[in-house]
Amino acid sequence: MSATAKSAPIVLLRQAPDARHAFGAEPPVLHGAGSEVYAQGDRADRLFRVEFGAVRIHRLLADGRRQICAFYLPGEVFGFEADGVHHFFAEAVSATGLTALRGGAGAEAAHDHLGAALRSLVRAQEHLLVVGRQNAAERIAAFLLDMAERQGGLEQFDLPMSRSDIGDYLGLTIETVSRVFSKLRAQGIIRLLGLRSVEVKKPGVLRAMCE
Amino acid sequence: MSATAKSAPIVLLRQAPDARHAFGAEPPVLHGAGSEVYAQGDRADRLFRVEFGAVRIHRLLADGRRQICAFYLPGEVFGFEADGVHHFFAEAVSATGLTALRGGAGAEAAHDHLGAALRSLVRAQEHLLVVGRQNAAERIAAFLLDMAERQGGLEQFDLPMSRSDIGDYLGLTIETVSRVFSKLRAQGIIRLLGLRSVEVKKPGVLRAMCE
DNA sequence: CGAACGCTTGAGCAAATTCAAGTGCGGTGG
DNA sequence: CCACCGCACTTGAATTTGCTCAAGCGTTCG
Repeated sequence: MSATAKSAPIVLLRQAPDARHAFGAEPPVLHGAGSEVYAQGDRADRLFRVEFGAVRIHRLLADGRRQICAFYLPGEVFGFEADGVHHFFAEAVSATGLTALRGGAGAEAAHDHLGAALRSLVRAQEHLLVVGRQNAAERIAAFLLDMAERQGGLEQFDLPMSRSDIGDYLGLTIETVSRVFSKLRAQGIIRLLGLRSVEVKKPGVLRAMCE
Repeated sequence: MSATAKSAPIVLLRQAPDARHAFGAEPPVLHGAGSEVYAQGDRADRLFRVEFGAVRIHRLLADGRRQICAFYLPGEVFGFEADGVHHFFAEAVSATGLTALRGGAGAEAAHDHLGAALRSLVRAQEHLLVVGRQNAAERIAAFLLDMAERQGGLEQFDLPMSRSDIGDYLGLTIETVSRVFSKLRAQGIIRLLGLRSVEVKKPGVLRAMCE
């Protein structure tokens, strides 16, 4: 679908900004926009924490249709899979720094692993409700609120991903995404401060849209 | 939406048929069709294994729209949640026997818990692809193949749930579900041996439909 | 300056939903 | 045993929503 430049990851020169996480730290790695973090079928032997940027987890159908199952934003952990093999693709949405966490054998590591996996599971199931049962406007509203909340809850925040990514996340075409954005803007519910930056003027209205 | 008789669970008189699972076994509990296993907001302090019957995990929107996130069939484990609180409802689809597994502190229990959670996560994400990017016929095809595979891979198997449940699982109306079933039957791809029993005559065609 | 890319907007169309009757099966009671 | 009732499912017709196709806009980059 969208052409993605696959560049090799580059080890960042600076060290990890901090070591809040419990298990073994490796140096953060920079992934350019569109570069692949792992592919479906790859061995899954470690987790990643997003330091900056964003990651998309997705899968393709034979004819090119794509579903993005999840976005991971700074501070969030991804990379777990059953069977020790990845069932999805992970790509950097924009220039992204990742810290690899060795999924070691320690009980503490396993506990962190479990917590992160459970959070992802709840998120995936809630997303299923949005995609399965909400209309286009409701999906966009839920998406904007989620993005705002995950970036500190401020009324103004970034959308690191393209309209195409948003569409593939919400099960919509980019035209529909664009039309809903335009309508929300026309109604004064949001303001677009550039293509990748939004200000929510009426969060209450957005919240009401999601029921 | 669908009226569900909420009956209190009844402890089965006979003992668990076996104790294959690693952690503490309690006696199996019978839940009548439609009865609630747990509600959104309940404390999540243990896992359940389905012994017979089936369970649906779902959530409702304010106006009654429902999304079933997952079905659990015999042998499968459910009940994990982040934060120690359930984010969804669990109900018996039909008369169902459940074994409660205490989610103890043991490393072995944690490991089993993690494995079950990861399988559910992969399943939820794959379901997201179906609901987000496939049309009605493709969704039903994927559903039938999944059900067949999880019941031993035979060409003939049961659908423990109603058309309404299937619709709410796949993000379709019951009318659309019914129409697709009729079309598949008319094309000789499946045969309906009663409302809740199916025979797949052309699994290859079904598989091709999912791409 | 021109090309390319991502986004927006419009018009027509197709798929699935909504609304509205039917149909058939299982269970109950006469 | 059979008739009736209720419920889940099926089928049809009209409507709506979002998609497809197509054109235009604005920014960025060579």
